[in-house]
Amino acid sequence: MNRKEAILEAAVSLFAERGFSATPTSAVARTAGVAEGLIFHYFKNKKGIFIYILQGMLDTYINRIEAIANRADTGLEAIEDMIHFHFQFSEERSKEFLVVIRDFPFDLMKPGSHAREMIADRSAQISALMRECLERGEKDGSIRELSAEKTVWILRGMLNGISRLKMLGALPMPELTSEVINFCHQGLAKRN
Amino acid sequence: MNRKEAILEAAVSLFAERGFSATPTSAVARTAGVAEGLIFHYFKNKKGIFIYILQGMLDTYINRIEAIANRADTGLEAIEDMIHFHFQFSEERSKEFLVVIRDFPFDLMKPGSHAREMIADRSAQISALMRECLERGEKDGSIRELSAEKTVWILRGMLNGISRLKMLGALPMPELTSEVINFCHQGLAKRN
Amino acid sequence: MNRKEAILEAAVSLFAERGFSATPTSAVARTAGVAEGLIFHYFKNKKGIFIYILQGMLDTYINRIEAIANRADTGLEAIEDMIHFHFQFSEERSKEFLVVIRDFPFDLMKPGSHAREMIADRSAQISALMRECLERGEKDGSIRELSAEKTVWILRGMLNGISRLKMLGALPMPELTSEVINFCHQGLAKRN
Amino acid sequence: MNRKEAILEAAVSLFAERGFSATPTSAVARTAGVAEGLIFHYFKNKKGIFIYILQGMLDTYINRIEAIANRADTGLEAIEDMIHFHFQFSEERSKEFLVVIRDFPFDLMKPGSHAREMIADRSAQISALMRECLERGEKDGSIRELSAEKTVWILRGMLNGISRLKMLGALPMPELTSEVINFCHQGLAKRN
DNA sequence: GATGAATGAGATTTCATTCAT
DNA sequence: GATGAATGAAATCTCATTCAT
Repeated sequence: MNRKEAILEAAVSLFAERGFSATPTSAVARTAGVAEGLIFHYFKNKKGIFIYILQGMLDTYINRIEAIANRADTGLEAIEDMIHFHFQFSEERSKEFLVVIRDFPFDLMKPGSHAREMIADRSAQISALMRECLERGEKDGSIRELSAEKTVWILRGMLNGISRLKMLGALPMPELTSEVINFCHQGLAKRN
Repeated sequence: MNRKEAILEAAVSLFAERGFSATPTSAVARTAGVAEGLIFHYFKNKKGIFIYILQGMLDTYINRIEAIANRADTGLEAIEDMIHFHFQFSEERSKEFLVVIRDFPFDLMKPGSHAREMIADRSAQISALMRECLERGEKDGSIRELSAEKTVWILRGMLNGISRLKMLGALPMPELTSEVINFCHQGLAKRN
Repeated sequence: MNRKEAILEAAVSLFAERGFSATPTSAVARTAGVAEGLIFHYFKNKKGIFIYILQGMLDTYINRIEAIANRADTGLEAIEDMIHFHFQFSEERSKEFLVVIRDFPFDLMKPGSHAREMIADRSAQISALMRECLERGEKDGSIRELSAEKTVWILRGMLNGISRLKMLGALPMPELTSEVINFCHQGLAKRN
Repeated sequence: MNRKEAILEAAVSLFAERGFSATPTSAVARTAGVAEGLIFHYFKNKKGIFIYILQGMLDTYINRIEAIANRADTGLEAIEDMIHFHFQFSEERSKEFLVVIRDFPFDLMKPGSHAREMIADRSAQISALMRECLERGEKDGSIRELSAEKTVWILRGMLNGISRLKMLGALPMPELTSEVINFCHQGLAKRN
């Protein structure tokens, strides 16, 4: 494992455990076994670590839901598979997911920042993929007529919101996946 | 306006504008026109301001959805009215709402803290109210058979998640309310 | 002695000894016997200390040369007295003078800064006072015809330049005052 | 252009623009298109670049005023030509001149350092050349009786001081050369 | 000669909080 | 209740310099 990876691994663990802003860069360096300066050599900023993690997550997320969209037989099935994947992914990569969804520093979004563009770009890709599935579903008859554009945001808001409640420890039950899929199925499916 | 209110008003404005952790207590004091020490006299510490705002929001929220539940003719209608209220409330009190939903400092939830209990208590009340509506809907035939307990969290996750996307400026459209109500209607309603 | 003065005194001594940028604020605080934070409470910046010292020096300098101008019998005498005062002042307040003339951080002059305006204002006052003396000398016959505006800058450049060489330890002789006065007398006086 | 020259060129530009201490070696390397380590290979340390530039300037300066001294008909003329040259040189090589005169790091002069000796040596040469001209002027009747040793420092202080004010942007007029020559002519010339 | 990853000391600054008045 | 001077811990980040390759 090279040093950059060591820093990343240490950062994810510590951020997940104590929170992003409660973790000093000195702790990251110590845990990774490198000099503190090296963090800034590779990531420029403390925030740079966060952005790097975030970008990796988003890119993987996009690749995976793209594959799902291609594989599914109908638009509705694609959406349902995506929901399934979302929660599975949040388990698989729970530490990164926790960090990203809980500690997102909103000032990352300040206009003109490089990070904002990166995020906006990835977000647009996700929205586009989901939207295509919804429209495909409308055509193939699996999904009722609706505003695809708006529905995308309902779904994304729902998935993120539920994940957030989970990460914050608000949910009393361990699993909500099939219930969510069912709820969305009802919400989206075309009636005959 | 007394000094406590002045502090609160200044805090809400500044937190909304710059974020909770990016706003020093000195700025709050300056804006409120009081000495910095007075903040600690009234609120014990900085987080105390946040908790005070949060508690006020939650109590109002609970009162309002309780009234809605009582007024509605069916369980489904109650839920729909609650959704409507949620987004209306997020506009009405947009600054407080923004602060609470965006800047929630997750270490507020550390086990054993007073704040955690306060929040858990209010959260339980909200869940209970929504659950009652769902169960009432199952009985009055407006809502299909479902797990009320789980559905509560789906709804809450969705509302919070969508509001969060809105506050972060991710939503390209101004209004999603009726679409959300429609989506939930489809997701919850009983078919004949 | 109050704490602000203690900080100032410590700063002047240390800056004079080691140089402005080679003196950490921690050393200033330690020497002054106060908490490091107090420096920033009073002066906002490390540079704030420098500016405060500089402003004090400039204001005293202006007051003194104004008094000299009023007291002198002729324009030429006024200028000569000013030169005399300049070197005397650089001895009297040698530590502050050293700091100000040697360590002047040129980025203080970045356009739009508050410090730049303060300095420009004081500098204009000094120039105006010297210029009036030169013009008065032209009228009263003690000074030859010359460009008062340009001559001001020659004199100021000379005084500052010589002081600077002195502070940097370049001068092999202790005293240059009377030679400078003589040189300027020759350079300025009207011949009959 | 070889790499050493590339480093030098980049350094002069950046130092002139941002100041010596505000320019990191990394920026110099990047601008020069070389690896950062190479700077230390050629110049030993950051100050080494400054010293190299300074030495080049001083040596050229000395050669030129030596030629001027040899060419001039009288001592006074030599001094006047030197003044003329000084300001012309400060325009010709304005970037290096700016760097050297504005950013001179006074700790270069710490006792025993190699740089101090180099500078002291060059400074002595300049002083000697000017002194010879003054003494020659006294003999050839172009210059009044005066202390040549002290007058050298008055002239050097004046030239450096005026150049410094110019570089710092304090001078409101572009040209002072002929006024300075005239002033010095009056200050030095013998009366009949 | 040339690279650039790696170091690590150190500096400024911020800020919640306390407490004497 | 009200003030604001004073604290001091802590955190991010910079940067000259080294050295293995």
